[in-house]
Amino acid sequence: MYERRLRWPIPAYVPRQVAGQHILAVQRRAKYLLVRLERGTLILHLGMSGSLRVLPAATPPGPHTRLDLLLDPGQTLRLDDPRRFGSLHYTTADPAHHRLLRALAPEPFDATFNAAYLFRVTRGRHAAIKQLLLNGRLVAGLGNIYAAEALFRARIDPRRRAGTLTLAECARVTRAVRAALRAAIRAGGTTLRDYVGADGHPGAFLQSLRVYQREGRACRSCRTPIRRIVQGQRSTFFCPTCQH
DNA sequence: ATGGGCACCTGGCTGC
DNA sequence: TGCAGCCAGGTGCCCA
Repeated sequence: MYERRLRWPIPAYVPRQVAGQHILAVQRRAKYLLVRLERGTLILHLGMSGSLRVLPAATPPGPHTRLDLLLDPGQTLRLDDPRRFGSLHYTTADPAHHRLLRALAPEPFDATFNAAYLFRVTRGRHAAIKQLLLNGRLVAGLGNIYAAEALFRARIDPRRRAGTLTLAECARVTRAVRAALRAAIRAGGTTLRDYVGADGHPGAFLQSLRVYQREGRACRSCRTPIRRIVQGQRSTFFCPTCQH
């Protein structure tokens, strides 16, 4: 452990508790990685800038290396996180009951994330649909890039009050969320600056973005300049012609 | 219950 | 070249 001060301090007992345990499986819930061990589970979040790599154990730590988990054959599972927005918890209980996970909504690829669901949970909601797509209690694990990309694919204006969406529009949104995520996953993710996957390679989805970070550039569908606005202190990009 | 805003942190880029 | 200001893949928490 090189630096415990992440979003929450890594508990000092974590290295001791984890030492010697086999990794049984690695799962995901929203943007949390769940590393299942024999007697417990590591709950890891990479924040905005975190990365996890398997490296030779002798690799010297970088300036932002926070933790090395030494693996068996001379390798290390290394957590780097420049901004320290990531987090690491360890629990011996069912991780689904952990305070960070227990209130999370369905996964986008879960069958329960469908038009009827989205319609129901948005009734009476005045917040903009874009902001609700970023709310993990409505949809799990959707981030700023793909919320914008999904709404473009669904042809929905990100400023629309969620409660005004029709059932048909909710169907478009749920399908568009999955389509955007599927396309991005296939491309290995979106590298804006320094993101690299577990293999150390950047993601190729930047080239396929339809609105995100394309302010002023022609809409790929109708050539109208893409607009950038700020919602909840986050950038939103959209086409004012295609999206209503 | 809901929505809005803040906080946490580092680093890269832009423009003066 | 230096420096201020702005921006960034997130999200829990506090307050009205």
